[in-house]
Amino acid sequence: MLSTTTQTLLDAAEERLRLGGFHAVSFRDLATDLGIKSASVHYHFPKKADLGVAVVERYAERFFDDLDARVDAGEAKILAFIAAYRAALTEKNLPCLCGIMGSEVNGLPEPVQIAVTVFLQRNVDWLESAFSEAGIDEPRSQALHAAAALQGAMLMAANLGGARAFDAVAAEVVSAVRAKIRRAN
Amino acid sequence: MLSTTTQTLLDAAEERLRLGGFHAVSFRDLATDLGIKSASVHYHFPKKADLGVAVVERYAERFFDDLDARVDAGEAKILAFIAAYRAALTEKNLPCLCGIMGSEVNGLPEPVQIAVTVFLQRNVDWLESAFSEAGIDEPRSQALHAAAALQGAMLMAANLGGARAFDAVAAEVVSAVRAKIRRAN
DNA sequence: TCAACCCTATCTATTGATAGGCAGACACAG
DNA sequence: CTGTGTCTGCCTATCAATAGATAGGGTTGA
Repeated sequence: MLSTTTQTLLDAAEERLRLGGFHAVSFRDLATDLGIKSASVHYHFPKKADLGVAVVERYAERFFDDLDARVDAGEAKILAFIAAYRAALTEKNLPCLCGIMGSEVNGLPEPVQIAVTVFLQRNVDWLESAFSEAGIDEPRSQALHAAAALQGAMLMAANLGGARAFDAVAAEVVSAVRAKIRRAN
Repeated sequence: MLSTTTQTLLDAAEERLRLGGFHAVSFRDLATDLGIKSASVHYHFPKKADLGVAVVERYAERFFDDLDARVDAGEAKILAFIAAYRAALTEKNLPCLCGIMGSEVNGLPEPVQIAVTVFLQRNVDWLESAFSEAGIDEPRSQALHAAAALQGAMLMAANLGGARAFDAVAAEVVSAVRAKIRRAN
């Protein structure tokens, strides 16, 4: 079980990460956020890479838990996936953690890099399996497309029109999937 | 006219930027790349923000010049756009500068932030106008979708399957556009 | 002469990281 | 109940490395 401080630390780190990326997060800023000293942050996360990995893994877990819950609740898988992404964006009005970190992947400590790649890969795999179940042809391409479009949608949301931009893209993704389904029948 | 050193500096800065983002670029690294001292880099770009803006603006100019050339050569606009993105990616096997910087936009100096937003906005506008000319309905949404998908494709290319991943996404974008065209007729 | 270009030297801020200490909570032996 | 040891969580103090930035001086070529 994670201590309260550890969790609060992860919260603060995630927010700063999603705002400015990995290099924009400093132990001192986090310490200030919590009203403690930077040395105390090192107590919870010895190296910055440890912190990075922990944030990514918690984010991934939360995302897929939310996704599963939506599917269990009966949503169509692709719609559930889109909704989960939108929720991640809207929750704190911040872009996807792994979209951010995926962009700077070449500048990350290796363990963090791996955690990010794993998350993105898992997204694509999940979608591929969903499309495969739905009988759509070339599920891999379609999965890459959907994941890419939604990540890009977050980029657009952060830089241009906000959540509205995300929704416009999401609508097109749904439309593309429907077209694929029609063609498959 | 830009001096040789200035241009080489922009080259080095662009490469480092596209690898690790704005914060991963330092005056000292750039100086080392060119075999000069960091103080000399400040001679060409007094502040780091100046450098950032210059890199983005040169990148934008190059991109749209390339795009225009492709259109003049008779390529269909949407295909030309995709090809231009792919060329940007393949050229040095590096993701789009503005995809990277768009991700960390909240951590950038304001002038750089603006330059990035302008580039992304210009992309969407260009696509919207292209789709509009083609008689596609909801050209704005479609433009956002295409831009988002291609930016996302670069993210996937950088983190997962390389250029192949980009191509898979690009193919789906084309397919989505064709579906829209069919529906419009 | 003077402007372009690069240099040395230096400043201040910030960063990740470490060593070592201190207070409270808690368990356990006497 | 009491003393003892231990663990947790935070602290102070301090490094070395790296950052962006500036002042001022040398050199070269038009």
